[in-house]
Order: sequence, then structure tokens, then C-alpha cells
Amino acid sequence: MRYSQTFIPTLKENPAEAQVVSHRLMLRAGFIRKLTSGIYTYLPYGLAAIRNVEQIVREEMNRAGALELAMPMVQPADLWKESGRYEKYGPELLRFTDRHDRESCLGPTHEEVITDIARMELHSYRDVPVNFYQIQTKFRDEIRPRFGLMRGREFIMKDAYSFDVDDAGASEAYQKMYDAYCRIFERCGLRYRAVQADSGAIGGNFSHEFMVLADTGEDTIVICKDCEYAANMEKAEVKLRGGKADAALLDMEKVETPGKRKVNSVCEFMQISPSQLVKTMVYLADGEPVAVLLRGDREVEEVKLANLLGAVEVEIAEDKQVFDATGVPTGYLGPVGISIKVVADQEVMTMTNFVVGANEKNYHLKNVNSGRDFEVSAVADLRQITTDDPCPVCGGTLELTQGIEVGHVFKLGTKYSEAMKAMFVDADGEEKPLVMGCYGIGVSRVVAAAIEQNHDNDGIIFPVPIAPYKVTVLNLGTNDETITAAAEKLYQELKNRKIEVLLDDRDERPGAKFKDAELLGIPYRLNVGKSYLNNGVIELVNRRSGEKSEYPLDQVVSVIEQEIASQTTS
RNA sequence: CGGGAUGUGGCUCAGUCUGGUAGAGCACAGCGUUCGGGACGCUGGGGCCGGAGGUUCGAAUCCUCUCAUCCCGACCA
Repeated sequence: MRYSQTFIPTLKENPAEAQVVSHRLMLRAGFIRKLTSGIYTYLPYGLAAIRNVEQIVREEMNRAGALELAMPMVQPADLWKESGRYEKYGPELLRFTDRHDRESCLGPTHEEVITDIARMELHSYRDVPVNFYQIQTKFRDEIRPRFGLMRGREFIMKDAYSFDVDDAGASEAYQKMYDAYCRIFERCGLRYRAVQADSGAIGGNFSHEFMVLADTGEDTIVICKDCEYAANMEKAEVKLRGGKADAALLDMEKVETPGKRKVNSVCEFMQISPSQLVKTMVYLADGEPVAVLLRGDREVEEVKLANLLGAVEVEIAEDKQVFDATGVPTGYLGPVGISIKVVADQEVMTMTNFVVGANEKNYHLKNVNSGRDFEVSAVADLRQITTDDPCPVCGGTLELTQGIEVGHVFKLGTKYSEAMKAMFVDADGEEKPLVMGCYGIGVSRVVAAAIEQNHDNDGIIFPVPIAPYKVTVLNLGTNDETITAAAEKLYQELKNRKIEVLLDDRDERPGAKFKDAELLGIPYRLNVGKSYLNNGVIELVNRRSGEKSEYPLDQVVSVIEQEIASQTTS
């Protein structure tokens, strides 16, 4: 492609609306333009990157035996009522009525539609296993879209759905997708990690998220330095070290603690460490207040709490809600004599003679002991893991890192097939629900994640496989016949060899061309200018390493061809 | 939905406190000089200052309401 013939509107300055690097660079490099919050137009250069990712995804899905189809974006509400999600999904599901007053919605995901296909078309064990996928624009009316393509309301997603006769078959389908995902992210040239993910109500260890490692990631993941264990922090299991201390139980005592509400100020006042205090946090679990007990220096992992309580939604209660539920101002809450349900982090049960709030303003209790002074209705792992905790698998050392979720594989079981009656007849003549799995990749997010992970102060540094152009040829003397002829020759030669190339033939000064080439992140740059006139050589610049080398005109194309081949797998 | 911020030409912003009829740089068009790290000079086009109401002789500026965008939180691929 000639730069003069395409449309890549680059910006010199950072747009005020973009804070994160991928968003900023996508705007500056002419990838996208915003139409409204969370909704973007993909301009030619950005679309090319997206298409490259799509192509890799498509090839690997096909290789894994999945079948591509395309489902409608507009879906009837009735279907969603059948699965029960019309009520449960919340305002993220954009609903509307058509001219006939039929309730409809925009598909944020397609379990309902595919299950409808399955129940109409899959009747026998002979019809499965089968796995359908599509690459399509999804719409989710996010509460707060942000970070450009990273969390848009409209985004491109590959979603796949597998159908099997039993759990063993579903596990096989799951593993196939897991393997395909590894190939996909490897082929994209990304540093990523597959981590165990929370699987919510369905349970089991059959949910993995694929995380691109980048500091700006919204998720925290836990990785063991000593074994293969890796998990989303939401899921990472805290293993208790040591049992209950064998200390003598002292008599409980009430202490006046005027104005001391925060863990730190209570500890300072009472001359204890936060590990000797148990804090009482009130959460609303689907609206019901629950007190959560936790060592003073720990943090609640809300996902674990929600799972324990079987709640769809848990949120920390506001001060007023706490007072309404317990009659106690926040800061002085404790489990002794409290009126609401109490659950405890497992660690609390190993503590003795600790400090809690007295359920009375300006008082705390010391030498409190569970069992003797209060009871709890459930004990579980409820806190966030830390790097001080051992690996739950091997006991080794953990590290925390940030990741961007780009893929998710999930065993669904029979949740949808049962609700929507997608049944088949097994070899034994019995009617059974199909066993399902679902598998998503955020295609547009992959591009954003790739930029988050691969950039420098000058712009994007595309991994070769997803770069819209692998090479850019800079004509640094558009008024010079010799230079222009050489640049044109290189351009033709690269095109002949089917290498995607951008020829910068614009009437711009060299500096502007260098800057744009770096901003766009094209992996290899060929400078055709003074050094060609003077020494007959073409400069090859590697965008990532900055390394510069010189080759005669008739050799440089072969060098590039080899370089690209070494970084591409198919 | 709570907290914070911002809306002035295509972009980045000044002007708002202290009201007097709209500016700079970049971008764009023309001409000339330039041409290996986002050139320079001259000329030119482009803005009912987010919107509505109000105060005032007079509002980008003050007041009220509203809309939009961004950030933090909640929430969420």
C-alpha cells in the first residue's frame, strides 16, 4: 500500500480523552476514532490489525475442528426469558422494543441463540461432539466503558460453544480449546499466561482465563515461582499455615477507645499489631447484611465471599446501612452479640485473645476468643492472597502481576441445555441434556493488549504476526529520481513476495516519516535516502531493537523475508 | 449510581477568579524557501465559547438547570 493512497490520520499530540497507552497510541496512530462513549470506528490501519488477529483465531479454531457460523446480534427477549437471564443479566443487556412492540435485546453473548440451534438440530449422540464459533461484534452496555478498545461497549469477540454427550466429552472439548488458545496467543507474539479462574456457581476447576501480561492490566494474577500454578487473584486459594495457637484463653475485657475507628488507630492506641485484631466488615449480599470477620491486616476477596454466600452480588455496606442493620456505628463493630449473620475468614479461627469492636461507640473488647465469646455461621477462605502466602499447590513462593484478560474458557455443563431443553437421545435410548462449554476471545481487546505490552516512547512496536504491515519503505527523497526509483523497486519486490508493505511516498520531510513509522509500530523499516545515493545501500531498522544495518538493494528483501519468517508460525 | 474534573476552530490549550463583544501553537489552503529526526516566512479560510434559561446596558466569563466526555469507586469480557 502507498501511504498517499491509504488513510492513516496520525496525531502529533496526545488526545486529552485517552489516559492509557493503548488508547492514546490507537488514536494517535489512526487506528480508531470515537463515535460516542465506548463505541469506536475502526479505521483502515486498525482494522488491518484486527483482521490479522481474527485470521489467526480463525485458523486455530478451524484446526481444532470448530465450525464457523454467524449468529444474529438482535435477539428476542423470549429466548432470554427461557434461560432466566432476561431478569438476571441486568442493565448491561441493552433492551428495546421493535415496531411491533416485541421485546428484543442486543446480544452481549450467544449461549441462548446457540442453544436454540442445538435443540432444533442436535437430536442424537451421533450429532455430537460439535463446536460452533463466530467472530462478531458484541454489545454490552457497560456501566463505565473506558480505556478505548480495552473496555468498549461494542467490541469484537470470538465466541465458541461446544456440545457433548457427557462430562468426559466436555472435558475433551475444553482441553482442545485450551490448547487452541495457547497456540493463538503464541502465534500473536504475546507474553501471556493461562490462569485458573473463578467459575462461580458452576464450580470445579474448569475455567481458565488467558491473561496478557502488562502493568496496566485490570486483573491481578498470582503466579508460583516454583511450580506451574497460576490463578486469578479472585480464585487463588489461601492455604493456612499452622493451626490454632496453644495459648491460654484470657478473660474478655472491655476497653474504652474514644474516637478510634480505623484498624491502625485502634492498634496504635492499644499497643497491638493489626494481626492481633479482628475487623468486622458489613457486606450486603443481594441486599442482606452479613458481617465478615477478618484479621486486621487482611483484605476481603469479594468473589470468594459471594461464592460462600451463594449471592449474585455482594457489596460493602455504607455507614448508614451498617448502622441501620446493627445499631452500631462503623469502627466499633464486633462479632460478640452482633445481631446479623456472621461469617469468618478461616484465619480468624486460628487466632486467640484478639481485639474486636464492642458494638458500642468508643469501646473495643480485648482477649476475645471464637467459640467461647461468639459463634459464626460459616468459616471459609475469604481473603485476598498475598505474596507472604505459600503456593496452594507446592508451598512455593508466589508473585503477583497484572494481566489483561483476553480469553476465557469455561465448562458450562447443562445449565442452558436444561433450562432450554436442548436434549439428545443417547446410545442407550435415554434422553439427556447436552453438555456445553463456552470459549471467548476479545479480538479487539487482543489488539489493545498487544499495544499495552509492546510499545515505547515513540509509539507502537507490533509483534510481526499482527502488524498490519510488516515493512515500511521510506522514500526519503521524493524529488530525487534515483531514490524514488530504488524505493519503488523495493516496494514492488516486497509485494511480489507477498510481504505486506507500506511505501511512504508522501511529500513529507524525512523527520515526519521517521516519526510516523515509529508511531505506527511497523516491525521493519527500510530507509531509502542519502546512504543509497552516496553508498548504494539501504538501511534496515528494526523497530523493536532499534538496530540499524545496511544492505545492497538487491539483498535487503531476502534478509527481511527471512526475518519475518523467523517470527511467524502458521 | 456515589466522588472528582473538563467542555472555547479538526487537535492541544490560554482567556473565566476581576463581565466590555475570541486568542496561540499544531493541522488545513495558496505562494516561496527548505528537505536524514515531526522545517521556516508571508497570506488565507475556519468558532452562535456543549445546550437552555436567568442576571446585566453588555456574558466564554456571574447564577440556575441540563447534556456530554474523562478519571476514581462500585460494577464488569
